[in-house]
Amino acid sequence: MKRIEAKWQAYWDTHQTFRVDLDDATASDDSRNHSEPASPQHANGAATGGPSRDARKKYVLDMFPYPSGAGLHVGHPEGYTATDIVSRYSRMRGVQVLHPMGWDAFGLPAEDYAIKTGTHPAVTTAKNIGTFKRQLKSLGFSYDWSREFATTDPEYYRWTQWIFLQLFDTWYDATCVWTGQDGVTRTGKGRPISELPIPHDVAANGVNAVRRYQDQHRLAYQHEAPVNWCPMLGTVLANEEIIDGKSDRGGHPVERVPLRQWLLRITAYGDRLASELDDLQWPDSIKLMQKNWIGRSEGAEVDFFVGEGQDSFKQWSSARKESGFSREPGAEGLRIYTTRPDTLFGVTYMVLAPEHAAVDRLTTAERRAAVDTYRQQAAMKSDLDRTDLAKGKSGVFTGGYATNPVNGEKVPVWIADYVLISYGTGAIMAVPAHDERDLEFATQFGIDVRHVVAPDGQPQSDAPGFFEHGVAINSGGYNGLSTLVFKTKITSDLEANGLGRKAVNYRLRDWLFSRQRYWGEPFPIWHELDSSGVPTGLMRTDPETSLPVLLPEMADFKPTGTPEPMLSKAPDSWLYSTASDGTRLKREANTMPQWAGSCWYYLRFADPKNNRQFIDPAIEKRWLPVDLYVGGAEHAVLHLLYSRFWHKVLFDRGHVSTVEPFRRLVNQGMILGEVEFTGYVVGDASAVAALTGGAGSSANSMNGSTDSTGPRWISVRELTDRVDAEGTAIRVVTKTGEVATAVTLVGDRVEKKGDAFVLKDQPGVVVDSRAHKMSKARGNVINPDVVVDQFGADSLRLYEMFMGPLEAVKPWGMKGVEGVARFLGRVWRMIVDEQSESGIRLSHTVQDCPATAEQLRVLHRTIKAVTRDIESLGFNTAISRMMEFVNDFLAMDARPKSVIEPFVLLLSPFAPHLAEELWQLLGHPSTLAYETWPNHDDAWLIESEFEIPVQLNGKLRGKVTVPADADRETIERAAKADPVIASQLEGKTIVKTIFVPGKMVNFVVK
RNA sequence: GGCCGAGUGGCGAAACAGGCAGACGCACAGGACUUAAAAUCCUGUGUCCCGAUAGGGACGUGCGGGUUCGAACCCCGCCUCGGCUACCA
Repeated sequence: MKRIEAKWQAYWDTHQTFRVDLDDATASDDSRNHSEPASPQHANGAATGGPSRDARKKYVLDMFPYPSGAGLHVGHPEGYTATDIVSRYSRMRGVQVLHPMGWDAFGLPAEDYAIKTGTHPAVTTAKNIGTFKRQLKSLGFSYDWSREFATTDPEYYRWTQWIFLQLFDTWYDATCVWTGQDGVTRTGKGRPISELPIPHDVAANGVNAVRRYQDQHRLAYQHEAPVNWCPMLGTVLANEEIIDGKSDRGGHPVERVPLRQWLLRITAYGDRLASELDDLQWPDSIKLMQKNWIGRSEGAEVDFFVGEGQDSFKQWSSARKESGFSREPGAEGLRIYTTRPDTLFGVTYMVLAPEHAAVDRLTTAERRAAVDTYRQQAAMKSDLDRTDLAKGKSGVFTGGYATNPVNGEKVPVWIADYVLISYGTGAIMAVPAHDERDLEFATQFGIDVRHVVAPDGQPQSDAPGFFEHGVAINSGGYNGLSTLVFKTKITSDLEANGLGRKAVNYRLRDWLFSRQRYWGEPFPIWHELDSSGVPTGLMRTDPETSLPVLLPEMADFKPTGTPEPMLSKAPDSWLYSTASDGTRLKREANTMPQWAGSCWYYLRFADPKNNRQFIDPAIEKRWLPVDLYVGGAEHAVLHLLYSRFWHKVLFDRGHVSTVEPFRRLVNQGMILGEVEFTGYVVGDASAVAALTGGAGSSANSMNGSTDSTGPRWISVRELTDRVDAEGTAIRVVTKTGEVATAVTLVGDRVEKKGDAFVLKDQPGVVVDSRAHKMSKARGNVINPDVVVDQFGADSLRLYEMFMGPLEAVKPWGMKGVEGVARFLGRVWRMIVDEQSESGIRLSHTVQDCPATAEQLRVLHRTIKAVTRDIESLGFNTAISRMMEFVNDFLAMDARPKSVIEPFVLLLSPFAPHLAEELWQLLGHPSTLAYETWPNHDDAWLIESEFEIPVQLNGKLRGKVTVPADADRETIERAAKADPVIASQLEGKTIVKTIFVPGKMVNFVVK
C-alpha cells in the first residue's frame, strides 16, 4: 500500500498532473478527453460574480495553515480532503480547477522560539514548512504546487505592503453613490485621498495642515488610544486577540496603556460588511456571528445641557433651535447615544465613562477626590475586572448635574465603568425603569426609578423594570404612543429643535493594525523628523517601486520590554534616511499583524509569480471569487471579516472586480479525541491508587463500604464544578465539599445503564463519557503520520470523510480507520488477484463480459448517489454507497470491466492512490485524473416490481409487492387483498385512503 | 446572562420535500478456513413480550404537550450538551 502511494505521488509530481495554466483556458491535453460539458452547478453566482464568469472554472480553496512546529494535526486533512475530493471530481467533470496551497508563516511562535534559542524565525519557518509540505504530499492532495508561496516571502509581502499603501491612500466617502464593476449601484465608496475635499479653513493653514487633515481621513491612520499591552508577549494586541481579559495566545495578563498605533478604518465599511453578506452561500450561523460582531444599532444622539441655571438652559435651547444640531456638543452640552430615545422622560441620572473628557468639567470640588480615585482604579482595571458581572456595578457621583432637554429636569451625573469610552459617545442617559444595567446600578445606589413605558399603556406597573417595547406613559404629549412610533417622532422633534439626531453605532471598532514584534511585514512608511530628531507627525510613504521594505537582519530577538517596537533596535541604516529634499526620516518600526498576510492570499494564488502587479486584472476577472472555501469555524469572524474588508477596499479602488472574495464557505467540524470514560474517586492518594490499580478485587472490597468518608468511587452526578484557589477547575462532592480525583477508565470497566454509563462492578456509580478536544496536555492527540504509516493515506482520507458530516464535531475512533482500511482491502480483492504467483494481476473474475441488468442497476444507482453526495458535500454517505457496491460485487463471480472501471473512477477522488493503481491494472497507461466522470442513466434504475408499505391509521401493517407501473387502483386492490391487511380491515370501514405514489398507501379506518 | 447549533442502538452515524426509523461502518456473538493465531469469508445483532420453530405483537429518535391519516423531521414549553459572545446604552 505504502509503495503504491509513494509511486503515484511521484507520478503526479513528475507529470505535473495538477498544474493548471490559468491564462490558457482552452488547454486541451490528450488525457483530457471530455465528451460532455461541465454541469452548470453554480448558476446562482450572479450575486457575487459578474455575468460573464466562466462556468468551467472552479476555485477551490483551503484556509492555508500556519506551519507550526508540531506538524500537521488530524484536523487539517479533514477540510483538505473535502476540497481535494471536490477538486478531483470537478476536473473529471471537465472543469478547470484552481486548487492551491501555501503558508501563513508570519507570527509569534517562530519569534518566541527565536527569543529562546537565537534561531532566526526564517530558519524555523522554513523547517516547519518543509515538514508540513512533506506531510501534505504524503496524503496525495491534488494541489498545484507550482503556485506555493509563504506570506513571509519578500515577493509576497511586497504586495501586502502595496495593499497597505492602497489603504493609506484611501478615504471613505459615505455619501458617494456609484456603480461598481459588478454593475451594482451602492452608496459609500473608498476613494483616493487626492479626491478628499479640503475645507477652506484647513486649506488656509497651508500644505502641512492639509496633509494632517488627509492623514485623519485615511483608511490606515495613526491614533493615540489606550491599547492592550501584553508585557509577557511584549506586544500590543487587538481586542480580538484578548479572551476574558487575557491574551488569546498564552493567557497572559493584558494592561491598558496609551500608545500611538496604526488603525484600519474597518468601521467605515460596517454597513457594507453586514449587508453584503446576504447574497453569499455561507452558513447562516457564520453570517449571524459576523453581523453580531459588527453590531449595527440605530438610535439617537441627544445633547443634555450641563451649564448653570434655568435661564441659561432656556438660552441654550433657543440657540440650539436656531442653529440646529451642532457637530460638537460644545462646552454646555453633554452628548449621549441611546437606542431608546422614547424613554427620555424616564431619565433619572446620567453616566459618563471614567475616561470621558467632560468629567473634569462636571466634577465639583467636594467630589474631586472620590472621582479621581475612581478614575485611577478604572484605568488600572483589566477588561476582565471591568466586565466581571458577579461583582455588581461600581461608580461615583461627580457632583455635577445635567438638564434633560425634553422636560428641563436636572439629573445627577455619575461616572461608572459599565459605560465604555469606546462606544457611542462614551456617555449615556440612564433609564433604570427600562434598562437592566441602569436598574441594577440605580438599585445599588438608591437612585429613582421612573416608569415611562408600560406593556399596555396602563400607568400602574408594579414590576421594577420593563425592558420590552410597549406604550408610553408619563411622557408629556407623547403618552399613548407605541415605542416604535415614539422613537421616530421624538427623534425628528429633537432634530427640529437642534437637540438631537438619528445616529448609527457599531460594536465593531477600528482594527488595531500594528504589532511590536519582529516577525511581521514592515510598514512602507517614514516619519518626518524635525531638526532635533523629534517626529513632526507628518509621514511619507515608500514609493511602490522600492517595495518590498525588507525586514532588517537582527541578531538579538529579545523584546524591548516596553511597548517600543522590536524594530526600533534595527541598525540605523535601516531605521533612518534622508529624503531628497533634505528632510530627516525615521522608519515606522511597528510590524503588521499576522492577519495581514492572510487577508489577500487567495488573490495571489491566481497569479503567484507576477512581479508587476499583485494580480493581473484579466486573471482576477476570470478566477475570482473563490468558489468554495473550507476551513475551521475559529476564523468565522476575524480572518473572514478582515479579508472581506480588504477585498472591498480593493474593489472600490478598481483593483478587483467582485465585491466579495468567497462565494461559498463551509466550516469543517472539529475532530475530537477518542471517547474517554472518566470515573471519580474521593479519598487520599493511596486509596485512590488502591481503587484504580485495575485489580477488580480491590475495587470490590469497597463495594460493601457504607463509610461515606472513606475512599470510594463517586457518581459524577454527586459532583459540582468549582475553581480552586489557584484558579484551576476542579470537581468536588456537592454535599461534603471533598475534592474528587478524575480517573480515566478502560472501556470494559463500564457499561450503559439507562441513559448513562456506570461502573460494571458498582452500577450505582455513574461515570463521565465524553470525547475531549485533542490537546498535548490530555495526551489524546492523533498524529496523521502515524495513521498514514499504519493504514495508508487513502485510509486516513476515507476515514475522515466517513466519520460523519463535514460540518459536524466528531470524535476520533481508531477502530473506524481499521474499518475503512478493510473496505479498501475489499476493493482491492474485488479487482486484483492476490494469490497469483507472477505478482499483481487482475482477478479472473474481472472480465470483458456484458453486464447484467442487475449489475448495471447497482452501478447506476451508485453513480447517481455518489455524484449527488459529492455535489452536496455529503462524503460520508457517498462512501457508504461505494461500500454497498463492493458488498454486492464481491458476491458475484463475474465482474464486467464495463462496470468495474466506472466504479474505480467514482472511488478515485476519495482514495486516489488505490484508484490510480487499479486503473493502471485495468489497462490504462496514464492517470485517471482527467477521465470523464461516469454518468448515470435512470433507465437502468427501473425495477420491474417494487414493495410498497401499507399503513392502517398511519401505522405500518404490511407490505405488498406490485409491478413498477401499477396505478393507484391496482396498488390499493393489492393492499386490501393482502391477508394480514384484509384480516385487520374486517368489520371496519375505510373512511379515507391516502396514496403517495412510490411511497406508501394508508387506509384510515373506523 | 444573550445568541446559535445539536440530542436517534453498546459506539460513529443514515433516513434527500412530513411517508417502511437505524442504510453504511465499528463493536459484540456464533460459525467456516487454520495445528493454532492473524487475516479473510458467512450468519446474527434497537428494546421488551408471545412462540419449539415459522412467525407474530407491543414499545422506540432527550422530556411534556400540540398539529396531521401519518412526526426523528413542523409548532409550543422544558431539560442536557457544545460553540460563539459577554455591561455596546
